[in-house]
Amino acid sequence: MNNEFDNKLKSRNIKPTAMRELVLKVLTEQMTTISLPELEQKFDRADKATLYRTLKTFEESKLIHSVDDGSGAMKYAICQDSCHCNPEDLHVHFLCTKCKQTSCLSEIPVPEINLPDNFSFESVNMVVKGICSNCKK
Amino acid sequence: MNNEFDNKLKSRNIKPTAMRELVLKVLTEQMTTISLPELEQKFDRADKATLYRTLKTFEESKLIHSVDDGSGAMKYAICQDSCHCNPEDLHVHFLCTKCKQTSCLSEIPVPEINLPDNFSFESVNMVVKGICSNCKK
DNA sequence: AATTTTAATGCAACCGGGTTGCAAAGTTTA
DNA sequence: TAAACTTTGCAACCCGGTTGCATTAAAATT
Repeated sequence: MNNEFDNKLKSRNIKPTAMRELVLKVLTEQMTTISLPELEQKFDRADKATLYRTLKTFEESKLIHSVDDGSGAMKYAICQDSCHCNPEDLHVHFLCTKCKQTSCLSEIPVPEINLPDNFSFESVNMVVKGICSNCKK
Repeated sequence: MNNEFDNKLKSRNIKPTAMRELVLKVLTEQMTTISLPELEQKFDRADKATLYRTLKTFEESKLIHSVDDGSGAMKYAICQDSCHCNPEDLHVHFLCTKCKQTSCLSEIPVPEINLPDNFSFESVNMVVKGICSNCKK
């Protein structure tokens, strides 16, 4: 096989198996973030453990990033091409309390925080809750 | 019984049972946030469901607030007297990746975010990860 | 191409935090 | 004191996440 997904996987040194291409396809077409259980439902018959490990692999390779939106299930989203998952790539996430969708606000970087003396920064998770524009209509 | 905990509970219209006073005592003495499983361990024999419901009661009464620090377990901390859990009372939380303690950075308010058009704000969760000053020594 | 080596998959089982139903015990009210 | 209501303790369950292990598939080697 030789398509955009295949190439994207290869370029990150991930072996492009059929399963991985399918998962990458779903993640790419997904407008909002998606959880492992939700991902499972996208397939007629797919193993949770395999999907779980696929997501882990993708995350390690910085193909996707994860957000803990407090819903109980970790959410995953495709990283933008320019993303290296460095502090400066971190953006705010938004959880709509109506449609329950969590989306990347990719244009909104997480504000810098001046930590107290002798605290060092590693990363940050910022999730805003409210009503999204779709649900407001 | 008639002590500070008792009074605090009464002032929030929470019936001051023995269990609730003990839990409030633990939460008050606790320097960092605490999870339900951790709270359970503070007692020789206490029922998880009771503690769970106690925390829920306290949270509804805004005696405590909860933080999802991504560790898998929700963390709870006493609210400051001045806190009404309004947006302006929200502060940043810090999870130390070394000692695994999550603490309130009560002095650091969560920065305001300019949401995209037609998004409305309800609340926000912001957790910074890094090394705390204690572990830095 | 056949064999060996390595990696990915599928299945089952498990873990841990959270949550609920329900009966027993404890409180409050009449 | 009796009736009404609340809290507690126990058990069971749910669900997301995670791991061990045998099977299958892919890659490397001969």
